[in-house]
Formats: sequence, structure tokens, C-alpha cells
Amino acid sequence: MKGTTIAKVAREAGVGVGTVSRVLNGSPAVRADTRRRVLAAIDVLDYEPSPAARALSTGRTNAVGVVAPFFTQPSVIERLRGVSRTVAGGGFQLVLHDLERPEQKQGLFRILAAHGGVDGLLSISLSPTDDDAHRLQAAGVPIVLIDRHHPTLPCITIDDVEGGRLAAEHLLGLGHRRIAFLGDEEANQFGFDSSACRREGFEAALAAAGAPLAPECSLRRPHGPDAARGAASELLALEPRPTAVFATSDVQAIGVLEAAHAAGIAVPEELSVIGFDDVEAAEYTGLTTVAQPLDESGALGAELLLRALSGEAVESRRMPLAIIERATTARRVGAVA
Amino acid sequence: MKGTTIAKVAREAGVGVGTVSRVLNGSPAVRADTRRRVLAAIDVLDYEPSPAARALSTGRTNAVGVVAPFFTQPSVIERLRGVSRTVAGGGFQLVLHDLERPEQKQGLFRILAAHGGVDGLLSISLSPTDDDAHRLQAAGVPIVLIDRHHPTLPCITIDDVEGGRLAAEHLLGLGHRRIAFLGDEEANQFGFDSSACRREGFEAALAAAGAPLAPECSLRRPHGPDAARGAASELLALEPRPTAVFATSDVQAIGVLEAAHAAGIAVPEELSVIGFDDVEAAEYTGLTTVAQPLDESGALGAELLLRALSGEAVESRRMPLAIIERATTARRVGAVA
DNA sequence: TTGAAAGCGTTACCAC
DNA sequence: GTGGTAACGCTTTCAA
Repeated sequence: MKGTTIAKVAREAGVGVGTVSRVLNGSPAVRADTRRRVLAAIDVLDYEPSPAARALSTGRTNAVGVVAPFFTQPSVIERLRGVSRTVAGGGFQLVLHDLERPEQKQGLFRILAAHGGVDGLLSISLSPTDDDAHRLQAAGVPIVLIDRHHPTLPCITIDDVEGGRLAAEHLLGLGHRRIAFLGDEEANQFGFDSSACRREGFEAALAAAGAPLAPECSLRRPHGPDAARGAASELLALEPRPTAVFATSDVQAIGVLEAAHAAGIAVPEELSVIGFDDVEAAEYTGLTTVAQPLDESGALGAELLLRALSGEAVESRRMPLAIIERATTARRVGAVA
Repeated sequence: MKGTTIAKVAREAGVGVGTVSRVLNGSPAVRADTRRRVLAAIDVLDYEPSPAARALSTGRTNAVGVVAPFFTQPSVIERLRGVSRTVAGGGFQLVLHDLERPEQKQGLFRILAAHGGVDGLLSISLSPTDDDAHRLQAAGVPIVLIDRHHPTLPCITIDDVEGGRLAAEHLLGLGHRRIAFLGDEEANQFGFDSSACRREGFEAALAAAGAPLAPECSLRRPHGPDAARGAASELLALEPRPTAVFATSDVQAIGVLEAAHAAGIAVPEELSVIGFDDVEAAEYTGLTTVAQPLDESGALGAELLLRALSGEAVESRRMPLAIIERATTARRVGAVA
């Protein structure tokens, strides 16, 4: 019950508050029958300790903060699932900070770094400034980055360049030569650069195979299904029309699928489409994609943070990538096997 | 900086802690130039107040808890988006409690009800027990339910029965007579009953139109795409085959779409499919559905909670429903207009 | 093994 | 207007 304090419990049990505290915290230095009396009092009074008082006294909150551009990308949700499971499993609360606009990033880490808010931080797709990183370190607040590189902080990442290369090779292997690219705008205020890296790897592989990406076949648009649909329409109106498209996210790839459908272009017969991420919607839509372990990346990041919280040194990890071949890519008609 | 306390700021500014506190809390009772000195000291020392100390002193945490069966249903995510936006807008932190298994519900509300954790609670699709509800009230912790009815607590709901009726009427209006139903298992440990209510309204409307739901056409399965696919296959193997299916969630409806595709049955030409919720995937897949304002329900729930937190009395709200006609329903072949 | 008391960093009340 | 001080509820050290 609210209003029930450790002092009342102590009085009820006929012991000192120190003893109640020891029972609460599982200290072995309490005689068995004293413990029983205290437990009984706790039960009778329906006592629940105050997290605030505890936090003030110990300096630990038992909460970890998660900073994420929450709803911009479904992939974030899947990462969050892994984070949530692991954080809860470790007995921590999860304080979620959703960033919808880049300005909100300003000062967020700094506030979180200051004493009290959270014991540790998990940052999805977002990186603190150098200044914030120093602050966090000075404050002793560990942070783990997920889906973001950083020179000094522990990160859970993938090799985006390699991912682009994998997509290119898959398409190339199916005999495609005129291949289009659809990615995110590369100048963005959050500083996301995975789309750019994927493009790099993709372009390099294409060039190496003697089928360089034509400028008119390379589009970069704001992230989201609508922009993707529009961009895809442009791509499909090209002469000659590309026989395959690589989109740097499943969301965009699905936009391409829709545009193709609207234009009466059969996938994969007339157009192959490959995405990136392997979000749930990719399974729904039968999308071939470059899969990264989303849920696992969140879980691993959280696990690393938990370890850092218990004093262990942790280091960055790189997650594996794999092509999941579903129903949207096929051998180019007329291609030589 | 961690370690910087209000006392140090006071010393630096040459004032008492009370004055610093007043400045911090925007009290007008501070002379302008004193305020300036304090602000300067705060800046120099890079001071950030301790949430824990503040919480202990004021009894308020500035955090609201959100309890949700987080990842079982995509619809929850969309609700969460509205919640997050509104909660953050109100200057509160969002503490997320994901329930993956029903047992976890045990004790959760009770812990949250106790002093300290959060100032208020938002519960998505989940209801506290009567005992917990009393506890919350006794503790003065307001709670608002989203997507769940409750006799005494404020709720944001929809009329599920009406939703079922809408789906039936849409299909009936297109000339369908042999219509199938696919819903969730009605006995579940979370106590979800929206699927059952939708079925009720659906069945009633069908019966009223003289086209009662055939027993073999009514399937209830565990929620999720896989089970839905399986169930849909059964439905599609029926003789005579239903010409339309109502699934009580978009996730299940998408499973039906997949099964139809796999069986080579054309949608909507040979089979009409209507879902429920209008999640984002429904847009991707062109699914016709009974739409409920998911994001808005979260936002409204959070808004109500914020009001309750500021002492206002709040009352339940019912959200509107609407058929969104996309590409998966069509007039039955041979039906009389 | 236990009790008493000193913090932890705020806010809020009470004098001045 | 402003400074000092008593809470707030817990953990932890120090004695006993």
C-alpha cells in the first residue's frame, strides 16, 4: 500500500528498520525467525518499498533508458521487442524515449546522463554527440548503440556495405544487368548512414560485375511507403525499364511492389525486387530481402548493457546478414544461366 | 553533471538552496538578478536535478506506466505511438511494461500501485483484477484502459459488436451469402474478448439477413499469421467454398490472403476478404478492413490519463469505426445487384 | 544478529 | 525575497 513505509513494517514486526531493509535485500545476516516476523509484517501491511527512496539512497534506479526514432521504421519495433524481453528479464524497468524529430535529440542524452534518470542507456539507430558521450562516461552511465557505429562506444551493428554487395550479387546471379536502386535520402538530420553504405556496397559490386548502376536508376527518397511508391513509379517508367530493383529497406521495397502492381508489371516475372531488414511485413508480402537479426540485435544490445551495468567490460558485436529468398526475385527472362 | 547537487549550485551562486529550488521550479518569487546568478551557476556547474530526490520529496515521479501485451499484435504498436507522443508532450516519461505471458500480469499492477513507480497507468488491452483496481484507487494512482472495457475505470473502446455487424453488412451488400469467419480463440488467459464480440455482431447480422453463419465456416484460432494461414486453408477447402471471409484482425486476414494466394484462388475475384483494425500492413496489402483509430485511441487514452493526473474527472470514450474499402473485397460473381 | 543514526538531493514550510 | 531546516523512505555504516 502507498503510505506504508519501512518504519511501519519495522514497528509492526518489532524490529529496527535496518533489519527490515536487510530482509528486503536478502541479506543472510538475519535470523530465520526474525526474517519470518518481518515477512509477516510486510504481508499484513501490504508493504511495497518506494523505488524513489531506494534510488536516492543507492544511486541506482533499476531502469534503463531506450532512445529510439521509435515509429519511423518497423525495424525499430522488432529491435525493441528483443530489448524489452532482455531488459525485463534482467529485472530492469524500461524507460522509452521516442524521438520523432531530430531537435528532440538535443539535450536528451545530457539529461539522461545526469544522476538519477536511468542506470544505463540503449540507443537505437541514434548516436550521442561526442560531448554527450563524454558526459555519459563522466557520469558513469554506460551506453550501448544498436544499429549505429561509434568509434569508442560498444555497438551492435551489421556490415551495411556487405549487405549492399549481397543484394547486388543475388540480382546479378539471377542474370539481371539493368538494376535500379532505391534508398533513403543520404543527408538527414539524424545522421543515419546505413542506406548510403548499402548503396556503396551495391554500386561497387555492380561495377565490379561490369554492370554499373546507371545514374537514372539510382533514387534516394525520404523514408516511407508513400515516397517509395512514387520513386518506384519513376523507375518503372524508365526506358529501358530496369529488370530488378534493390531497395535499402523492406518498407521501400514494399512500396516498389505496390507501384509495380499498380502499373500492371508482374513480380517477379517482369521485375525482381529485393529489400533489406526482413521485417514481419516482408514475410507477409513474400519479399526477398537481405535479412538482419532485428530482434536479436536488440536482445544482444540489452544484454551487453546489463553486463556493463554489472561492471563487465563489453565490446562491439557485428550481426550476420543473409539473403532470404522469397517470391519477389527470379531469373531474368532470357538471361543465360 | 552527476555529483553536482543543488547545494553546490547554491554555494556557487551565493544563495540558499531554497532559492535555487525556486528558480528550478519557475517560482515568480525570485528577484530577476538573483535568478540570473542562479542560472549562471547552474550553467557553469552543468547541473541537472536528481529525479529520484525530486520524486522522493514531491511524491511524484513524472512518469506514467504503460502496460501492454506489446508484441502480440501490431495494433498495439500503433496505439503505443499515440501514447508515446502524448505522454512525451505532457512532459512525462514513459515506462513500458511488456507482458508476453499472462502470468506476468500477476502482481504487476500491485507493484505499480505502490508508491513511487509511476504517477499513473495506461493499460492496453489488459484489465486489472478488481483487487488491483481497488489498490490503485486506494493508492491514488489513476489508470485508463485502452481497448478494454471496465465497469468503473475510464476506458477507450470501440463497439466490437457493431464492428462485426459492419463487416457482415459490407459482405452481404456485395452479394455474398456463404461467408466464413476467422477469429481468435475465445478462451484466453489475458481475457481478451473483442474477437468474440465481433463474431457476435457478425453472426447476428448474417442471421438477420437470412444467411446464417454455417458452423463449418466459423473458425477460432490462436492469434498470429501462421495459425491464420492454416485456418484459411481449411476454409478454402470447404465444399462449397465460401465466397467471402471476415477475419477479426488484419493479421489474420493477411494470413487468409496468403493462403488464397498459395491455393491459386484469386482475391477479390473468387474470394473477398475483410479484416479488422486497419494496421499499416493492411495498407501495404490493399486489405479491405473495419478500421478503428489505433493511434488516436492511444493518444486519447494518454490525454485522459494526463487530465486525471491533474485532478480532472475523466470519462470513458468510444472510438468510431469505419469500413475502409481497398482491393480485397468485391461483388460476388453472379450476385444480383 | 540487530538497532540507531547518518546520509542521499530535493521540496516546502517557516522565519526573517 | 530569501535562507535555513525538516521532511521524504530507503540503505548502509557503526556499535553493541
